[in-house]
Amino acid sequence: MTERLPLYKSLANTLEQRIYNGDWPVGSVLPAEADLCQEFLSSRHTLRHALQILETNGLIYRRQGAPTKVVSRQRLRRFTQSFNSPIDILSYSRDTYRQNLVEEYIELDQSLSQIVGAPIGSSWYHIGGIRKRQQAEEVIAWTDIYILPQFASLTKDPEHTQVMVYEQIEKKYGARIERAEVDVYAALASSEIATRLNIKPTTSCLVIIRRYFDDQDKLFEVTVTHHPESKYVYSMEFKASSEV
Amino acid sequence: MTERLPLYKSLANTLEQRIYNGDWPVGSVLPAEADLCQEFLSSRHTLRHALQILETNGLIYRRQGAPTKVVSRQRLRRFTQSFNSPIDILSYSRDTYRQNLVEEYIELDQSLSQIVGAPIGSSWYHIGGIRKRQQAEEVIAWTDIYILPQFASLTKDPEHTQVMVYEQIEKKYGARIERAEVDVYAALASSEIATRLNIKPTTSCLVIIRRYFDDQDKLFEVTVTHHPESKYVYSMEFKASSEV
DNA sequence: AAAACTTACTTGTCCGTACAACTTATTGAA
DNA sequence: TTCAATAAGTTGTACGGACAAGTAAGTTTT
Repeated sequence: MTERLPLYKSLANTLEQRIYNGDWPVGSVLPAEADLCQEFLSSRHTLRHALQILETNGLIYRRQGAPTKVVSRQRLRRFTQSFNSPIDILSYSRDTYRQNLVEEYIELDQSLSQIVGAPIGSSWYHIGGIRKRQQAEEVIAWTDIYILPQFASLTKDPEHTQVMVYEQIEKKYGARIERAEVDVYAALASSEIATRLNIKPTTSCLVIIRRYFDDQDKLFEVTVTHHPESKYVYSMEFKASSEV
Repeated sequence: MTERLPLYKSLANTLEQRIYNGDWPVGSVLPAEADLCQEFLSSRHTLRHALQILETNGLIYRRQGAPTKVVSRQRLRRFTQSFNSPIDILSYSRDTYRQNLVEEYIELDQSLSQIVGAPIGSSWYHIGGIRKRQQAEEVIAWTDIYILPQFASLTKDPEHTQVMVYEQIEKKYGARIERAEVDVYAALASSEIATRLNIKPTTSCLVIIRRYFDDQDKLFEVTVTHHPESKYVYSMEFKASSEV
């Protein structure tokens, strides 16, 4: 029953327990690796393996040259969504396509600045269009896409409307999504959107704002989608991830 | 500009590239570590560090004693959300509380069965209530909670309305959330909910359905929340997981 | 007082070796 | 043929050492 644990796992457990007990409170630093090796009579290699587990579990923070800090008393619970491409959750299923109706350079006014999440007056390229199901001619959404002006040329690509914009940016410019914010709320359709979607202005919409950041944490694309009521369900699945 | 990569990272990149190129197709096995060490003139330790990166990126599968298999041509892109408790995304901020108005045993009819995601006729304990902000007396949502009948007794706990229900289940019964489904859509308020929330029946709501599964993948709690329009924004952040 | 330099310390990278644990194919016995 | 034992090969764990790179505090210089 009690299977024998490898030393590095046993060390990891011991260290985790000690942190939990408060031997090293959050904010304090751990003894140097050399000292811990001496205490546990282990090689530095083995100890580092244990520390790495604590690090990926979010208990400690390590920086070359600086002592290791305790940043959490408990293991983080981490929920994961995995995909081969982020399309599955951050966007739509493949059987839809976009039809551009508006393309323009803009500068953000106050209200747009709040929505996009970028400073007032900053320049963006705006693409507005409707999204339809491939088969039926059913309109399922109005989409506003805001991208940095230097990416504007990608709309000239013939396959542009078939492929997600961030995929095109990634392919042409190499900017990879490193982080994404997603906001979801319900709101009334503006008169403009009501017209575009051919619905009553009193209809309410599911509004989804997605902000994409690159590896420098620079915002490079924002999409705002209005789904008329009950035409669309935004689904997600979270899994508790295993401990390395 | 071209910062010098550590050898193990450089090795990881090389191996990843080769797999992508098809030098080792998916389903085939990699040469033994010893052979790769010889080819790359690296220590086994360094090579293993590189392989570990490929493994956590889902490119290869390693098993003690057996050769390393290639399982994917491309890096999975994995987005994670981390929390100390799942409250942050799966639920509300701490400054709200729930006020129960309905408590009853029910059996699911057809429409409820669809919403809850459990068979017609199955038995659940239903708690209905409104959620308010701690400070103001502002009502921000109507919540229906469905839990397995054997958990019904937890509503007798005096602190019941302050704590999230799944936390109570976890504490009292040890059922940990292993997986969660979240569906979000916009819909009109039903007359009952409109009355409870004191809003016009024509108002639209943000509806969030959360289904919690335990480690046996058994559904044990479902919450359905109706947020009146513009009272609530559901926010999430996704991070591309680092390559360890 | 402020900036630049030096130094001690800590973590990161990389090498080497040895043995344990496990898988798989081969061999031998029933 | 079937099953068990053996052996070869592979990955996992653990030890050791050495130097590089980075941090932070103290010291010197400006």
